[in-house]
Amino acid sequence: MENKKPKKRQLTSVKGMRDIIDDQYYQFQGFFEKAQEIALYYGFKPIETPIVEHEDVFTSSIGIGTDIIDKEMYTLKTKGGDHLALRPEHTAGIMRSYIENGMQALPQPVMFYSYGPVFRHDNPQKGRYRQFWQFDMDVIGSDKSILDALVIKTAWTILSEAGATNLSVEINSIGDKECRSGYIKELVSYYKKNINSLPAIDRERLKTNPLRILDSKEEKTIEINQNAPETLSHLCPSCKKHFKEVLEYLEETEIPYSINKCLVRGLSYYTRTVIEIVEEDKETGKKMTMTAGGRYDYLGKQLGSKKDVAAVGISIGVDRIVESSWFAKLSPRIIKKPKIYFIQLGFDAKLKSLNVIEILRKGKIPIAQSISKDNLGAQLATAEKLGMGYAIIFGQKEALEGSVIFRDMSNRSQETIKLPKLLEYIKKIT
RNA sequence: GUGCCUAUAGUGUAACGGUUAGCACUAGAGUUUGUGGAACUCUCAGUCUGGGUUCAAAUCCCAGUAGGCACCCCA
Repeated sequence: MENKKPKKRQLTSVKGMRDIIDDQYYQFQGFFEKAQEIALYYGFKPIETPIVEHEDVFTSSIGIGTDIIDKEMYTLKTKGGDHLALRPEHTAGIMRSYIENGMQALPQPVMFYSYGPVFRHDNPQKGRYRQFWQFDMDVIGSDKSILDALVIKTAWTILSEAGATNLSVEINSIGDKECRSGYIKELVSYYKKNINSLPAIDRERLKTNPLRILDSKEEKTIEINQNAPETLSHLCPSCKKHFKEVLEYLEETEIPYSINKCLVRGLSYYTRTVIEIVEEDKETGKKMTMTAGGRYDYLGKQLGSKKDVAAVGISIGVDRIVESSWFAKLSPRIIKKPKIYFIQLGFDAKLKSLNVIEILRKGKIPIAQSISKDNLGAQLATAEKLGMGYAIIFGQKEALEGSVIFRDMSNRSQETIKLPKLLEYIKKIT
């Protein structure tokens, strides 16, 4: 083996992907725990689908012609020749699982929550990464309007419990196959009438995805959109009824909503209800979308179900929440922050120190330590630096007689405790 | 994919195109015989990568890469 390395290259994480360490990790876990708990109360059950799926699962559901598929999906070809993709969202995989596992046979609807990393190959910026985390909820197997409201309410509750205080729901309906095609025709002809004042970028969209012109940020287009035909006034009677019911449920739960006539979704599987929950920053007034979702009654069939499978779902962007100034810093329940610092001194003590730590572990007493050090002063100084309330000092003498010194860092008082009495003593003191 | 800004030890910073790239913190080792935020000594460690201009580049130019911000899009 020739070692002809010209220069060693610094290995780094992949662009847009990052390490999540210590406190930040706990914040993610804390959020997930809280979100799960709330989802369980509302009747959701857990599901975890693979991070990698056949590429078709996403191309046939999210839709070719959307940016997510055309530009942002991580695809790979295996040595066996399979075309796979890292999931860019949770919903398609969950629907695939529903169909594959014959969940139509279960009492409907089935309600799932799922969380974990998803991947999109996009340029990173604030609150946006190539690997990011979503908490996702889906209600599959029913088209009842109360389920739209349920999903919104659950997501709303999760965001509130995570510390958000300026939330609002933006909602719209984009109709179903009965009414949508007629509406789109009318919309397209409206834009064609105004084609001369339409910015180039939106002329392009007219060909690929005319609905998206509605939420264009071009000034000219916003002006034109003032008089564009509205999706709501073109809904067929059943869609209209469905939408009206959803709003009634929201009113009853006292969730403030506003109808956003220009709200459309980038994914092509959506039907009827589309939703975003936004948080407005108190200082800057900037609105940040924390959560988005909607109804997707045709997705099941696109993924190979023989019958239509009505469903509604919502995804919460966790990275943005955890990074927000208002985030409640939920910490996971399993984590106990150590209050006691373990100090050992001398060879015999060092030998036995792992046994003492194990006694404490069995008694569910978390500790911090630096057993690699020898010097008492240095260890005490570290305990002080870490803000520990107590120290256990285990020295030569203590090792011989099977005891420890228990020291209160605040007033420097200390007491010698026999090892068998230690747990009892600590529980009394702390 | 596009545009603008940025890049010096682990972190924060300094160096008119001209000595051996300086300082602080952090980290590690040690000293003070088993009791506190300390002191002292020592050590590790840097100009993102690749080209170019120049007698001379951390410094100027180009490209790449990464980061930030915005756009596209989206959570």
